[in-house]
Amino acid sequence: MAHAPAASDGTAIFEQAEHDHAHCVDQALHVAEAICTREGARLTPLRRQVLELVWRSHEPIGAYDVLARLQREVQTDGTDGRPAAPPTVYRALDFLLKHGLVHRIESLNAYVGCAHPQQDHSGQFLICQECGNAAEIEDDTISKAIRDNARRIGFTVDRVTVEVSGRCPRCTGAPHA
Amino acid sequence: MAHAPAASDGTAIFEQAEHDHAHCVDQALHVAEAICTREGARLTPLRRQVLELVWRSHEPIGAYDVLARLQREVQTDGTDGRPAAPPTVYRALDFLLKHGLVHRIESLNAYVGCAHPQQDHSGQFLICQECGNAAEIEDDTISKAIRDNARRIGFTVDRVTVEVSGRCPRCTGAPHA
DNA sequence: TCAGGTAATGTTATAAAGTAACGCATGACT
DNA sequence: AGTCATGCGTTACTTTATAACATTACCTGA
Repeated sequence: MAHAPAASDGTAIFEQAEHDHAHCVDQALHVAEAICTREGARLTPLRRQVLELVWRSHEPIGAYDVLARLQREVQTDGTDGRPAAPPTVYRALDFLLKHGLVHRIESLNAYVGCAHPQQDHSGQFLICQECGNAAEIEDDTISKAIRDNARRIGFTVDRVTVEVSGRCPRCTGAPHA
Repeated sequence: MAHAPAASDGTAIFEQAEHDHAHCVDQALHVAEAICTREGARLTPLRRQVLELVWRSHEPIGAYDVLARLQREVQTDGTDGRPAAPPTVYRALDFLLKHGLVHRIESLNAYVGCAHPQQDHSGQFLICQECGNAAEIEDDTISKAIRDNARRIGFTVDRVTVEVSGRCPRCTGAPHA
């Protein structure tokens, strides 16, 4: 599923509904730290917390949902609940987007943790309409086909959005090759 | 460009900035009539007018812009200016979307007339960040790559969104092969 | 031709998503 | 210590979209 350990061949992407997600989150946070350090960017407590909230969600999460959870974070951990307002969240998300730590799903107005933050890429997503999960794939054939087409026309590519809605194998019950 | 006569090889898509767009619009409306008749759908005056407004715009147009123009349509033609409210426009757009007469560009929250309403397809778009034009392409290699990937994972595809932002050849000044 | 249903549109109100603008705080560098 | 940039708080607002209900238009069979 969305945040299963990266499997770039796509095979097991929608498989483990019940994996240890906390572990994924931790790992993602560590990688994020590393990336920010490398890039001289500041992963502040707030940004870190937003990233964590995005990752914790099993499905793409909207900015206002992040906001709501951010405000509730008092009880849970030590972080005192923030008196956050929308700009707070949007700024954090913008930061995370800029550094490739999250992706935005345009067709859902929602955000997901990036599964391969190491590489520079625009995400490609398979989004299940039933369970809501979004699997990030990275298919070179798709990317290449798009780049080729653009080049033929003389179009300079900046950002590529590929979002496929449908049913994941778990939800169709269909076996997959 | 966006509404140039369909060129599915993509070649001349961004070429004619100053073509006779009125002609495109007319043609699109005729085709739309035909399609609706064939499908037993009612292309009411309102829907027709919304479709026309979308087509008249050289760039993807937002629902609220359509609304504004709809309200101004008094002076222009005989159609008395409608006291339209948002739902009016959104309903018309939904109808047009359902029948494949327009596409929605998710990354812009905007709509464009469909260049090949005959065929069933989700659109693929090259969107110029400078001039705002959106060229609809239909590249089988891209579609196929996406379908193949989905099939491999066992994912049932419903709708595919491909949106490429960048610079069109006119705006880069770059020649194209 | 008119009763009754269905589809389309009008109308009001509100929800959801996103941003502008300004000011304070923090901490990084001189 | 001073100052400068960055991050965040806060207020207010814009833009985009929809829910819910009223009304009208249109079609169909008695």
